[in-house]
Amino acid sequence: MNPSSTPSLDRALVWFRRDLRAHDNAALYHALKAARAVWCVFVLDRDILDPLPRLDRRVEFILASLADLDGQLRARQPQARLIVRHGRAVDEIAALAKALGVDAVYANHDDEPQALQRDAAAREQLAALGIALHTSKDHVVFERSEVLTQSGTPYTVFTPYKNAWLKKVDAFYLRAYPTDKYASRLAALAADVAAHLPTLAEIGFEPTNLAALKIPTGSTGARALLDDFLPRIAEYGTARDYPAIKGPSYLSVHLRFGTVSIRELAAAAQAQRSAGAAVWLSELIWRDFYHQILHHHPHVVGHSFKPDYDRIEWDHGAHAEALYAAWCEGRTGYPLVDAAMAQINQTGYMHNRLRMVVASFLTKDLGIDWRWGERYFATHLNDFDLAANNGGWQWAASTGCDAQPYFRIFNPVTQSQKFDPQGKFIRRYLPQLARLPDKLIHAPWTARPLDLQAAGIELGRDYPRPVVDHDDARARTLARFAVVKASAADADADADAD
DNA sequence: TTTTGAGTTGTTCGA
DNA sequence: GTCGAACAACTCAAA
Repeated sequence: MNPSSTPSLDRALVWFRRDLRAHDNAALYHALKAARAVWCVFVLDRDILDPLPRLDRRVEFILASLADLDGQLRARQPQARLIVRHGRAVDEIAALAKALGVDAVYANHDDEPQALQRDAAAREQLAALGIALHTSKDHVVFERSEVLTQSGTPYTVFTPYKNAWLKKVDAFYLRAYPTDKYASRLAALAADVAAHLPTLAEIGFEPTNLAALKIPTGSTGARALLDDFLPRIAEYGTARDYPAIKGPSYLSVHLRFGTVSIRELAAAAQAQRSAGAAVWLSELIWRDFYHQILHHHPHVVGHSFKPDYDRIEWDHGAHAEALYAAWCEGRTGYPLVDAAMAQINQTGYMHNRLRMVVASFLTKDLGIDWRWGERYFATHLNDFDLAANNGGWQWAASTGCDAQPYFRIFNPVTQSQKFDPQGKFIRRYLPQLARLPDKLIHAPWTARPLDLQAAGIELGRDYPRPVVDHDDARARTLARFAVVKASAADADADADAD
């Protein structure tokens, strides 16, 4: 007999949040190992859902993934059910834990500020009932203070962080939690506990086009995407740069909701040993990096990582609002930017290079606060993750840790010529420009009247003229950042004077 | 403690 | 068309 198989607890509850899978799940494993009977619950949290617009692809993604998770649990133990509740998470968890008479609740870490508050409140309410809340790392390979510099401080520059990450990682950190080993402990529900998975309408949401987009959901969908990606991972390093090509894994939304295990992905990337796999692993390490940054520097929510950069005066007022609306709605007159915004608006996804292009455009061409763009992505991206989204926006705006230098300003036309040379991506999302020749599709305003006429386009009617001139905007941005530099120099001079 | 090397993804200019 | 340099110093991490 394996002594570790003797459970120390009678009953436990697993609280699923952003880890919607039954395999390789730390909290589920620890609960199954510890208790004789284990129940599983997900709470559709009203604190999160109620403020949302009634159309949100992510809510549908979650419901579909919950159905998948329920199926995964039943496949392991036919009487097992995923309990789904709709209410305030803390109250629902405490009530259910009490009703089931569990000794402990198990969950995985979520280091977003609001989630930490929620978990602290849950821990307190459960403690009042004499129930423990045990939490585990699951969402990242290394979290919090697991990767530190030699002097014991958190890294703020990616490359040395990555080197330390790679040095530390080994089979131990990437092994799967063998949840199947104790699957028989998944318990049936008593008759008075409902496991009902509500419909979209029952929680007050309207159907989106998620199903029409054929975005794979649940851990079953994630498995299909991974199987599709691994054969082309060697080409990822170059293919990922071209938005018209199927280069990425499209697993980001699954990493967001935990329908795939980060350990499995990192292990798969390491096993491949191709240049492309190394680049992809790097992207996974960026994800750990930004989660770790958020944990150590929670001020990045709402503020520049570098305080000096909070002195930047972004444009505001009616003109800025109008430019922002043009950006949101994809009518800036820069085809690659507009096509990218059409992609996010129509699908909830945007290609990574385009995220950089539109972020650079919003902050450096339109002079608009990166937080406006961050908020737009937060509400529109299916894969929205606070840590990565904030890190990405601050990188693009040059306000973040290890940010792009502020004078490195993307040229939306050059990016278009380089990464969508045949305008394939642009034509997919801006069919009104489809008949423009490849050479002109990146900057329609440079086309001769005859060329526009031949393509059936009248600027200002079928497609907007550019809302700003890139060269002018570039000069204004350099001036805007020069103010930061001056204020930083002043601060240094003040410090020297003291 | 001091020194040294290095830093995701780019653009523009001039030769 | 292609190439190298400048962009602007600054901070981090490690030796």
